[in-house]
Formats: sequence, structure tokens, C-alpha cells
Amino acid sequence: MTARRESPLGDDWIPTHQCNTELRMEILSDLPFFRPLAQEAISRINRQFVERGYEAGDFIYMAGRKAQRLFVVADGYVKLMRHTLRGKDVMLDILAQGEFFGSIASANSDSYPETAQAQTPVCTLSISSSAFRAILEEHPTTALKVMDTMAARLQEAQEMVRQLSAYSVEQRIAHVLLRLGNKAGEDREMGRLIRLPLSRSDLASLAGTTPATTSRVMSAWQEQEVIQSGRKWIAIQDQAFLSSLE
Amino acid sequence: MTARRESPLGDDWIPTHQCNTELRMEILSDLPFFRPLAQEAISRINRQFVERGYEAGDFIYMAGRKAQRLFVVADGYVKLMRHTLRGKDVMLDILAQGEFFGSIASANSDSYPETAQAQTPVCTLSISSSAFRAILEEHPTTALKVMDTMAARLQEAQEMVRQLSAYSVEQRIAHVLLRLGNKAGEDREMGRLIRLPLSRSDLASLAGTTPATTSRVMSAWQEQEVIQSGRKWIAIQDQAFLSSLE
DNA sequence: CGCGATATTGACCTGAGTCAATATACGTGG
DNA sequence: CCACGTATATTGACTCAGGTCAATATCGCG
Repeated sequence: MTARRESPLGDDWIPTHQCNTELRMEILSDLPFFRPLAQEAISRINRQFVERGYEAGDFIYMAGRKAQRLFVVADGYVKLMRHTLRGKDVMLDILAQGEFFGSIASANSDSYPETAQAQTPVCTLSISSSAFRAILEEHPTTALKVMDTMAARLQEAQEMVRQLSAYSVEQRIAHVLLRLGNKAGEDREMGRLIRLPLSRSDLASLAGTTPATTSRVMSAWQEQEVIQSGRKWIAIQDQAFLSSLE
Repeated sequence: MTARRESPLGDDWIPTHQCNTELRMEILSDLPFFRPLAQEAISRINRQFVERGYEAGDFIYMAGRKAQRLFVVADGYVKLMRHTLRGKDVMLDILAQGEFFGSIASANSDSYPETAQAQTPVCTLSISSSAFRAILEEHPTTALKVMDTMAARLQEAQEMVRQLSAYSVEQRIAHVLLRLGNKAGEDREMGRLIRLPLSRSDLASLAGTTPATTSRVMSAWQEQEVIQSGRKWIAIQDQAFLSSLE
């Protein structure tokens, strides 16, 4: 029934398991919270970060483990998940370059409440929580920036709560696609292309539903030419339509 | 059918629309993030806070308004809500003495994303966001403490997301009651008493369900002597049972 | 004591979950 | 570069938790 579609994935998918060393400074100084610092301070901070590459699917840390490091995504995409007893995972977020995760507060719960897994090949920079706290004590404006980011994340989580409480599955999937589009989309002739290997099951767990339902909703949208998708990509053709659902 | 129950509400319900002025210092210096500061610093900070009383039901601020103040609950309970188009509110949290709300970050979104309403008579202390940020720049350890609190809130919101995605209504209501018990419960012979005027509709919006369903679930639990409740109080008799549902 | 707001309960309905059979996309090796 | 095999996606049939609507009962206030 569905017409043959050309995959828009080029062969310019360069897995970067290893961070390009020259990029480290660039990435760190581009972080919203380090940006205002002097180059010299950043290079001192840079020395405290450790880099590490992961294959797609590798676990960066697991829920319940001792939480003692803060990570920054240098390249690739990382997914954060919570598990439930009966193996039903909930994906909380998917993080792109420049976003941080892991433990800031060595204080409160000293174990990671979520699992972090590489969704694509990933390179991270990481630092011990205590070293990071020392940096924040030394640079109060940086601490304020970090707080701003956390406030934004909290808003987003609360927005998710609202959606799960009050919106239909269709509305939630629309919201997830729009959000992914903003985070990882590239504008092309065919619409906004999201080049991420997200299975129906991944999307389902982001939207709080099941793979089968996700598939049904997305098939209907393909019929209506709202979106197009393959197994490792999604293109949003009619953004306005998705936005209008909310 | 239900046996006549004695209300456990004494007449010691003292509405404190106005903060007791002597309590201000005590409340502020008891805040987890000011606690380590010298008495002298706290008293300087104290002078920057403004106090204000509200009747139950009063709005402290509404979603969408310009966000420029940070509030601390000095007395009473405050509920935070998000609204949806079709008037279906979602209660994000209910805050007790010593918890803060409002805007920390003057930076990102400059309007409140949620509405804050007095659930009981309430007294707040508030400060402009920018003054608060100035305090944080001056006292970096305080900033770290605030970050810890924010991290804990974020965890809680993400936990809520997980529950809404993966748990049944019954499990979620159990969780809400347990959480309220921890936050506002007093241990009595009858069990843990929550003396808060929460309607079925309030509970429903905390658990992401409807008043009718909440009523059904709670009626069943009353039959089984797991809880008891009146219109302005709930007592948890069998905490273990509720915990076991998760 | 009586009234209005809130809660309870029943009857009914439907969105979305489950399970399972089939089809399709993409990576691999020939 | 094509063909094949496997993991993933699609789709249908069925079920049911929980939503909706509405009638009735209760609480606690004035």
C-alpha cells in the first residue's frame, strides 16, 4: 500500500566513538554555563574532564548505581530511561550535543535514579560531581546558569506530566515528534528530517504508550501525508497539523 | 452504609493569614539552603523578603503572568497547577512550610508556567528573582543547596512521569496518599492523619485521573479499612497495604 | 435545620492496550 | 549489487480499565 520511499539517510553518518580532541575545548566553551568564562578558566576546567566513547546501545550508567559523575554529551545522542518492575521502560528524554546528565548533587540521593544509554555512537565528557561542585563554588554565575537549565528541565518534565494526565495518545505523539524535530531536526525539502534510530518502541516509551498504538497513529499520519518515516528516520511534512492537535 | 465517623479535626486549626513576625527569621534560617549561613547574613537577607497573607482559594500568581518573584511558604499549603485548554487542571504538587516556588531563573521563560493557589490560609515570604540571584552569587554554597533541591524536584517530576506512563490509577492514588502522608501527615492512634482540605477532585488531579474514579478507589479502601476519610482529612490506617501496591 | 457543595454509585461507552499473524525495511554475506 | 534473513513494523480482532454522565446521598456550614 505504501509507495516505495527513498531513504534520506546519506552515508555521511560518521560514528564518533572517540571525541576529536580539538573539539573538546570548543564543546566545553559552547556550553551555556561555561560560555561567559575566560578562555583560561575554561582550559583549566577542560583538564578535569575525561572523555569516553560508547557504541550505540552501550550503557553509560544504570539506575541504582552509585552516582558520582556528571556527563556532557560531546557527540551523538543519549537516552535517559526509568525502569518499572515489569520491564516496561519509560524514556524520560533524549539528549543531544551540549546537554548534561548524571549527578550534579552529590548530596541527596547518591544513586542514579535513571539509566543512561547511548542511542547512537556517543562521545561523552565527564567530571566527578565533587569537582564540578568545586567549579560552581568558584564561579557563581556558572551555578546560576546551571540552575536555569535545571529549571527548564523541570518545566519540561512538568509539561510531560500535564500531557500524560490530560492529553490523548495522538496528541502526545504529536508533541514528541515536534520536540524531537526541534532538538534534532534538519530542515530539508521533504520537511523537517529527524535522523535518529528511534524504533516505534522508543517513540512509544517517550509518549507513554505502546508500540502498536504508535504504529497505528503514525500510519494514519503517513496516509494523510503529515509525516514520512523509515526505521531510522522520520520526516515531518506538515508541522502545522501536528501543532494544531494540541 | 458507611458507619458514622467522628471528624478528627480539632478546633486547633489556626488560620495564619499573617505571618508571625518573630517566625520569619526562624523560617528563613531553617530553609535548607540558608541554614549554613551566619546569623548576620540571614538577617540581612531577611530584610529583603516581603511577607503576605492569602485566604484559602486566593491565587498567588497565575500561569502566564510575568515571573519575577520567588516565594517561600511560611505557613499553610500552596498548590501548583497547570491548566489545559478544556479546563482540565493538573495539580503538579502541593507545597508545605519551607518549600519554595515561583521564579528562580529570571533568565529563561519569563512567565510563570503554572498557577499557584492557596489551598489553606497561607502566608508567604517573597523576594524578587534578581535579588535572590544576587544572594546566590554572593553565597555559592547556598546556590549548590538550591540546586540540590531542584534536582530532587526534577526527580520527583520524572517519577510522576513514570507512574503516569506505567502504573494503574489505583497505584497512582496510593502513591499520592503516601506522599501526602509524608509531607503533611501527623501520626495518631487512628493512623497517619492528613489534615488538608483536599477534595476528590484535587486528589484526582494529583493522580491524573477523575473524581469519580478516585471516589470509587477510596470507597473500596474504606471498606477494607485501609484508609478513612472525611471532606477535609484523610487517615491512612494501613500504610503497608498502600506501599505494597507499587 | 436546611441548603448548597461535594461525594458516591450505577450504567454505559470508548480509547487504547494485548496478542498474534503478516508484511516490510535494512544489514549482511554471497 | 542483489538476495536473503532477521529484527522491526503493521494491522486486525478482541478486551477491559477507566472515563463519562447522571441520579442520589452525604457532609458540614451558616
